[in-house]
Amino acid sequence: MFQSRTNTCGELRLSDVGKQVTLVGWMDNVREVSANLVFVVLRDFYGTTQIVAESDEIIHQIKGITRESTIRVTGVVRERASRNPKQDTGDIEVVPESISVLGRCRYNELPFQVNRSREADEAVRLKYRFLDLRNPDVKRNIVLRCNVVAALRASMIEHGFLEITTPILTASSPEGARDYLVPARNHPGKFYALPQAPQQFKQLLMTAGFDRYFQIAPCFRDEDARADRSPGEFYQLDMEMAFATQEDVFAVLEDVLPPIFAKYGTYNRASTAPFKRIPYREAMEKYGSDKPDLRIDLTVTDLTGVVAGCGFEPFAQGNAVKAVVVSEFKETRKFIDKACADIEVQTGNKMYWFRLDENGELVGGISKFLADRKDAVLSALDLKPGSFVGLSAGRLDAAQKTAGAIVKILGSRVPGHMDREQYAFCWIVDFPMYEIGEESGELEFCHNPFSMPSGGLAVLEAAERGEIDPLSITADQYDLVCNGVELSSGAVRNHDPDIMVKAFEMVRLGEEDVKAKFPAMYNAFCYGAPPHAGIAPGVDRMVMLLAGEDSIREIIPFPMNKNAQDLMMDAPGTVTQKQLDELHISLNLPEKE
RNA sequence: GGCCGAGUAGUUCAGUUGGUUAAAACGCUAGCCUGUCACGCUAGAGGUCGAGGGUUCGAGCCCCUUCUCGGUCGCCA
Repeated sequence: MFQSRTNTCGELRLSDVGKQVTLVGWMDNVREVSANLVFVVLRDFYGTTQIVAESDEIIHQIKGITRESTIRVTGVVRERASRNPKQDTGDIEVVPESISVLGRCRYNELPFQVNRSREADEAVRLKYRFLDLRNPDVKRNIVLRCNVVAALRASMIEHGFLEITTPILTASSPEGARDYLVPARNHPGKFYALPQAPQQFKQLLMTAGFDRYFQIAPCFRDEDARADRSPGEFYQLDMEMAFATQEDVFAVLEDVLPPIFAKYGTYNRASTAPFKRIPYREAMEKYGSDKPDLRIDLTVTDLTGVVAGCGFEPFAQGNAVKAVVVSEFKETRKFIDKACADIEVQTGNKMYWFRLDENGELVGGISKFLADRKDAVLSALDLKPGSFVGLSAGRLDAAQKTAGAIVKILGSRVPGHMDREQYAFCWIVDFPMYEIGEESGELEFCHNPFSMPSGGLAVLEAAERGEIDPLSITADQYDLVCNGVELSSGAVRNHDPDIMVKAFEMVRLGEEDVKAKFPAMYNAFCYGAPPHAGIAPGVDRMVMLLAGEDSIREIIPFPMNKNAQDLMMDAPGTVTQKQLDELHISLNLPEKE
C-alpha cells in the first residue's frame, strides 16, 4: 500500500534536522564509499536529497536495487558531516530506517545515462523520452514551456481577450499547406481536415460579435520538418481583434511579449514598445532578409552600378551586386574560406570578397577586378582600412538573400558586430499583395488572400484601370521577427465581400472562387462584419528562443522525429482491416522492390 | 524529391597508407575503500564495425547498392 511522502526531495534544510520524514523518488546515483558507508542520491521532480546508509541491512538492501527504480525512504534528517554548498539540500541528509521499492527498474543497463541523456542519439532519446525527461536539464525546458504558456494566457486575459476553443475536426482551411485528413465514418468518401490554423473560425468569431479572441491553438500541417519547425503539429498564440487596426494588434503584443521574454528568457533584455517597423522591401534591401536579426550591426549596400563593367564575370549580365562591409576584420584566410563554404551551402550562391588592409590597399579575393575604380568603391561603401567586404551577385532576390546570409554568418562570427544577449523584436510591414508567379508568369497572390489590400477597394480599382502597377499594391500584413526568427504573421483581414471579389478578380478569379475557398466566411461577411485584425505567434518558436535551444524538439514534451514519426508510440502505424472497412477505405500502396 | 553529414561495445566515440587479438572514457559485474557528492582504486564481462554485394592474399578503412538518423533546399505563416 503506497503511503504518501512527507516532503519532496528539494525541500529539506538545516531547520528540518531531527525530523522523521518519508521521501519518494528515483534512485539517481549510488556512491559506495566503503563497506559500511553508502550514499544514495534520491531524485524527484523537485530536486535531489542525499540518503546515507550505514547499517549492514540497509546497505545490503540498497545494493540490490537497480538505478532508476522508484523507492520510498523513511528516516531521520541529519546535518551532513561534510556539506555540499552546490546543492539546495546540501546541508542535510536522511538516515533511513526503512527503504521500500515502489517501482523496480528491470534493466541495469539503460539506453543512456539519465543525467547525460542530451549527449545520446536523438532517435534513442525520443524512443525513451520518459527516461530522457527524467534528466533535469531536459525537463527544465518543458517546465519553461508551461510557465511561458501560463504567462501568455494570463496576460492575454488581462488585456481583455477571451480564450475560445475551435474545432479540431473541421474542413480544410485555405492556407496552402497539405492537410491532415480524417475519414468520416458516417459519410463514406468524405473527410474532415485537422486545422492548419483556426483562421476561419476566429474571423467568424469576430463576425459573431466577440471583440477580442485568443487561443493557445494546436495547428496541423503535413509538411516537412526543419530544426526550428516540428513536422505535423505545433501551437500558436492565436488572436484576433474586432474593429482593430494594425497598430492595435502591435500594441497588444508589444505589451504582452517583452515582459515575458525578459522574465523567462536566457537573456533578460527585450525590445520595448514600439518595436521597429521595417517595410518588406527595405528589409530585403538593407538586411537581405524578411527576418533580420537586429542584434547584428551589419547591413547590405547596393554596388550594382559601381562594379558594372569591372570585368568580373558574375558581376556582368545585368546581375545585381550586393555588398556587406565588416569593419575591424582580423580573421584568417581559413575563417574566410569556411564562411564562403557555409554561405554557399546555405544559399546555393557564392560569396565573393576583398579586403581593404590597414595600409588602405585593396587586397585578396576579387580585389584585382576593382583596382581601376577603387575610389568609387571606397566612397560607395564608406570603407575604412581594416575592413572585409563580402559580396553577392545574381538576380535581385538571390543577391539579396545571399547578402542576408553573409550578414548573419559574419555578424555572428566576427567579434564586435553582434550584441547577443537580448531579444530584439521588429515588425516587417507592407508586404506585397501580388507577385508574378514563377510557373504561370502571371499575377498571383503573394501570401494569403484574406489580407486587406492597403487602400482597400480604391487601390484595386486604380490598378484595374491601369493607373498603378498591381505589383506595387501592398497588404496590411505583417510579420513579427525576433533575433532573426520569424515568430508570426498576421494581417488586417479583408472583411468586405466586394473587396474580396475584386482582389480575386486581379488574379483572374471571381466571386465563385471566393465562395469556394471561404464558403462560411464569405457568407458570414455578407451579414455585416466588423473590420478586424489578428496575428498568431508560434508558441514553440517563442519557447525555443527563450530556452536558447537550436532544436524545436528540445522544447516539445513528446516530439516527433524529422520524418514525422513518434518513435515512442510507434506512430504512424497500421490499422486493422475491420477499421479500414468501417471507414470504406481500401489501400492502394506503392509497389516495393 | 535534390544536396551535405553521420552510422564501430549499453552510451559517447578513436581507429594513421588496406595488414597481428578493433582502442579509450562513461555505464555494467565482482572485489577493496568510514564523509562521498561526476567519489576513488583493482580486475572482468561486453563487438554481425547499419545491411547487402564487389575489389584484394587480406576490408572498420577502397568501390557499388541499400537502410536509418540529422542538417539544408524544395515545401511550409
